[in-house]
Amino acid sequence: MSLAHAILGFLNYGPKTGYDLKRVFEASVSYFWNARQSQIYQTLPDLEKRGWATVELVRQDDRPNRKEYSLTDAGREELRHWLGQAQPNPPIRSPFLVQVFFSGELPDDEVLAVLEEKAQELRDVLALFETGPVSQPVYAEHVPKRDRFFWYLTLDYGIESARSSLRWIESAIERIREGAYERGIDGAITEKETT
Amino acid sequence: MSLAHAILGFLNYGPKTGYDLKRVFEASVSYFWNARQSQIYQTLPDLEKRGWATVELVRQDDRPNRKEYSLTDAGREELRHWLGQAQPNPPIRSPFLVQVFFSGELPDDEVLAVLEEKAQELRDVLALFETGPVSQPVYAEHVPKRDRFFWYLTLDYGIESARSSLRWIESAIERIREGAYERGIDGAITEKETT
DNA sequence: AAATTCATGTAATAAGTTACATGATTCC
DNA sequence: GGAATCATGTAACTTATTACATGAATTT
Repeated sequence: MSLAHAILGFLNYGPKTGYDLKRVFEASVSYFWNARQSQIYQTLPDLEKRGWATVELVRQDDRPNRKEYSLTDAGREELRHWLGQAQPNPPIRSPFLVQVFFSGELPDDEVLAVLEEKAQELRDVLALFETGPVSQPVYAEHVPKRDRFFWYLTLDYGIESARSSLRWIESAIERIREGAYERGIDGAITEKETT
Repeated sequence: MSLAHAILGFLNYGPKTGYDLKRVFEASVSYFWNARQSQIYQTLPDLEKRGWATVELVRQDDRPNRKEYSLTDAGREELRHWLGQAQPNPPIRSPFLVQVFFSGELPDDEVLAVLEEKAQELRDVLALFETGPVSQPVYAEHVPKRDRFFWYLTLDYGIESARSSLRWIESAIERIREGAYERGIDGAITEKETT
């Protein structure tokens, strides 16, 4: 259950409500971890039960009351422990790759349409990464330089992996247009690095 | 529910039992889609209910009886329809990137240990891709060249994305060793392509 | 007047994991 | 003798999604 740990990570920057957390997820880690509002609200009482956070009701007159969750020492310890252990990779599930895998069943034009659509998606994602809110994170102030460094590392990962996927799709499209599959598997395999 | 569609894709190469399917998943698409035995057995009756497959009991004396599922015309049609539509991206959930994101909380040596472990994992995956069973798929014979082309395309994707991730991790390790985070965010960002 | 923001939650369902259960044959 | 292969399934649980429900204040 790493959603709980992601929440601990954010609470470490200061007390937050379920509502705050939802916004903060969206503004920062949403491209590699996002959570539904309902899931966040379901997880918060659990953090309290485990002793990782405490709740405080903050009364407001003009707006709905807030329930602020704060990280406890036990919570911070749990976070550090979790961060220090390489997390196992969850099984990847890519419907898109399943689709490509079985695309022998489709005529060229239909496969190409799907690939073009995916390529465009990736270009849009890249444009967002380079200009959008993710590249100018303002969702927390007075954050140490070192913390920001790691934030940007993940952004960098997102950019690099999107670029890599796009290169792959574009080359796949080209190979299909050339009719590479008629020449056997060689047409599908990228040359190995000649080192 | 794309597990159902992945199964349809395999049934399209001939009738299979739950047991066959489990092996075939492992030997081919496991690095981008894998399913537990229990999940496959839970899904199969559903395919039948939807009219996408039929079952036939094959009695065996020396071994347990087999329940062979065959694709129906409706099933093939469903498969083609699914293949022709670009599938929406499921939300990515990467505990590893969450971990990196919050790694400001950890001292250098602990972060580096986690990154090194992940780098080694990627090197192992790459070695497997290049020599292992995935690169010599024998799990189906008499498969058209064009089908194999798409199989190899997905393998190629796996190799390229593993290489891309490894490059990223190695450069991250280097930047941390150099103390790049002291110089602000510039140390974390890959130079933009100078075009 | 309508939409958005702020703020909380619950219920039903779907998808996936873990663990259990059985039993013959064949390979080491 | 023990492990692996062949072959089926079910039950309990966890995780995540979809959809519903409420309501004041502010912005368009």
